[in-house]
Amino acid sequence: MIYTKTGEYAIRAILFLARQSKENLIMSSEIAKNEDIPAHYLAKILQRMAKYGYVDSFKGRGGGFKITELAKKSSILEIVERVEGPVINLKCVTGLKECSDENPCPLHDEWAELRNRIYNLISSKSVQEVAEKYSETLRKVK
Amino acid sequence: MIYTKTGEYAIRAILFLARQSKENLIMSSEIAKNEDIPAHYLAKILQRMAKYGYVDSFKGRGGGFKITELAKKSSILEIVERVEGPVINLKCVTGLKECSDENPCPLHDEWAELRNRIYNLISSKSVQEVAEKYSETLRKVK
DNA sequence: TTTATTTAGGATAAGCGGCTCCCATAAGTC
DNA sequence: GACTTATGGGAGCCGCTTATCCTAAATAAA
Repeated sequence: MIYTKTGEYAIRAILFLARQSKENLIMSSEIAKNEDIPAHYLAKILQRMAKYGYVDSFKGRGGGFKITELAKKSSILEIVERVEGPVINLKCVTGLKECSDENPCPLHDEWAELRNRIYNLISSKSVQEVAEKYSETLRKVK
Repeated sequence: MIYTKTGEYAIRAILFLARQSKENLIMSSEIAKNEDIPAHYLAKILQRMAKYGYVDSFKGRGGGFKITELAKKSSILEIVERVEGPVINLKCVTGLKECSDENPCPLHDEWAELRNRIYNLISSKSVQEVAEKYSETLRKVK
């Protein structure tokens, strides 16, 4: 995986929230159940996301989380990087010491291209776009 | 990184050995120094690679390691996978629960293509090919 | 208003695996 | 026998993951 479980959980949670009908509050435990994420760990991740403004949280009976406009506009990469720090390791696939743009190892250029495309894949689309596309797919299957 | 440090060290060591003139024994400590790898850890990795037949080891004064024909013919991926287990996590970038070929998430197809290309990049060329290409590059720079 | 309930917030600790180092041992060479 | 090098076990560290427990806040019910 390109990012760690923490990042994966964050994405799954935010995409889950993005698919909910507007203004609907979802409990942390409900997300955990639906997405198969350890409840306590998810609670922490949601906490962090609340701090960064990606979700709004409401306590008390009937409380829960909902996605913010900021998160909807953000890319998957942005959110993951805030939650777990830098994501894509920029070193070349061979890990060779001397490898750089001026002094490329045999796989350097090809790897650089792939790296950029991965980067693009997870940074060019907004969470909302991805979520909408995903909902469509789910609808078709049903 | 796609694989862990252990795998990276293994590759750097095997490519270092592949660049040596024939029948030349290299001590573990020498590889460690040249490639900036923790000496004791590298020793362990070399041990494992010796077991798998990727390097031959010789004890005593003048001893050390040399690459085997098997390793020369093997791909980077093969070696790394033996040393550290399965490498590329096949899950999709979003990590969505329901994502599969029949029921793809929005990024599934694009990610699958990239994943295949990465796979190809590190599995299609033999260690020897990569090492030779690398030696050329080094020669040009000097 | 008081109490109970429900929910998030936050600290802490345990588990695990990758990484690193140290030390004793075995197997060679001189 | 002395030395050199790989082998192998084991301890410790660190970061990611997970679970536990307590507190604070908000709401509902009385």
